[in-house]
Amino acid sequence: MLEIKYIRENIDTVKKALENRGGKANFDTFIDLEKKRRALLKEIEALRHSRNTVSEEIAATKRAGGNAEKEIIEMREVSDRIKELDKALNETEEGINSFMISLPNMPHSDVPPGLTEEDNRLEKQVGTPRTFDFDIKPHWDIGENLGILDFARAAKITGARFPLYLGQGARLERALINFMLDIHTMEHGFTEALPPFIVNRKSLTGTGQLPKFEEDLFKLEGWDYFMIPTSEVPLTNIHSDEILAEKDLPIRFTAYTPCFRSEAGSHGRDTRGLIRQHQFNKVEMVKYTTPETSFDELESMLASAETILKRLGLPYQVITLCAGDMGFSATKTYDIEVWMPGQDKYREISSCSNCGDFQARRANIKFRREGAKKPEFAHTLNGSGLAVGRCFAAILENYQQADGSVTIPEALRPYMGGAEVIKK
RNA sequence: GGAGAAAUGGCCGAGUGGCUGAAGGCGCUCGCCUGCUAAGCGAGUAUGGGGAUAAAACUCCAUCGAGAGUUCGAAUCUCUCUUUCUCCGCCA
Repeated sequence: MLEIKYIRENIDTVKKALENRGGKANFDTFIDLEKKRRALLKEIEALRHSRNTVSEEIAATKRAGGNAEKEIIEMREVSDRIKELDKALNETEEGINSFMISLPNMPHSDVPPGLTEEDNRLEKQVGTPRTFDFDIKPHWDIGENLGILDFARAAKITGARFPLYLGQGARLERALINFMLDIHTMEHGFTEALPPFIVNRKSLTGTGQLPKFEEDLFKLEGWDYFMIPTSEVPLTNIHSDEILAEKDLPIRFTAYTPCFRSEAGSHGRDTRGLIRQHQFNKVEMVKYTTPETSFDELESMLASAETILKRLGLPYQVITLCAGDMGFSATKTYDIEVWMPGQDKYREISSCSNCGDFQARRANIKFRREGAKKPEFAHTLNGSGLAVGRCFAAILENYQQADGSVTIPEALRPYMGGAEVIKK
């Protein structure tokens, strides 16, 4: 959410920023509502003031044993009038709020303009894709041949786009989770969390998934609860409605959770394999920072995610998303794309975003500077560290052997009971 | 699931219709005092919004879990919801 005063005073900047990311909104209605709100507020406050003062007089009169009938009748009318105006004010504020809450964040000045992924900016490529002297396979074939992935049975249990890992496959997924969590907690200063996998509407509104993207979520029948699409939601809401101390910042959380997405509108895309599932595992990083450190923290979050890929020996590239390709809440986003030889391209495996104070305003996350009276909005960041299923897929494809086996990256072997290879 | 109790400021806790944005205590901040990691004394210490201002000072409105109601007036009375606690039942 943007600041109401800021929108009012910088309407053209806001409009332009919105257009840059391909959105539009009716600002004229908003301006009218805003004017109306302040007019109503002024009138209501004046009436309340007179009610407060006269009520005190009535109390004094009564205490002295006098008669205040005239004032009481007068105030009865005032109260009725306040009630009417209050109703109008509530409606106005609802209009303003639903407008404000539907506006995406403004892109940072460093973000390249553009509406499609064509306009994303390549920052760097790390590692050299391996050359194969045999016919390489996509990860779903490798996994199914090894008996460690079984999409057919998963479809039987639930339906399409659900994974079933078996044997060394299940173990590899678990190993990756532990490997990532260990690095982030022991080397990068993150506190591990294990949050709820189901969250309420307020939390999803705080991080920006709601109200606009409800169709992307799995909702629980009979409850106003949703399966989390990412642990960004519970982690960023840990400190919602709180005022943090400056000395406690930055606060860094990491968590493993499964994530659940309806993938509405992506029919026919990535229909095979682990790339696009309704349920997938992810290790997430979330930070709460001061405004002046958030972009540095974004760099270090990116580095934290890169560490995982480097240790696993997976080639990748980093891109800065253009304005139109960023998520709703982000002001700047880096995507990390891992090399997938089976598909002969780089695929997203992590997305690290600085949300500035956008989520903090929605979720009411503040901090107080040492000695300062007024609290300020904190900045929040989130990033994958990494998407576990996609990492699993990348390992299968990058470490496949001619005989159909998969070499386990060295860094992962302690987490695999010392195993060096997955074979039939 | 059944029965009961509760929700007040950073924390503890008083307050059952007006003089209570809220006693008292603790904590914290600043100052004073004190020859010693203490005690004492004084002052300050919620959040949001409107107005005012160069910015402040200042001023007004709202907030005692949330929402609705009664009343001239609600922390206090009524209703609904949420959460917590106790007992019973069930359960990984």
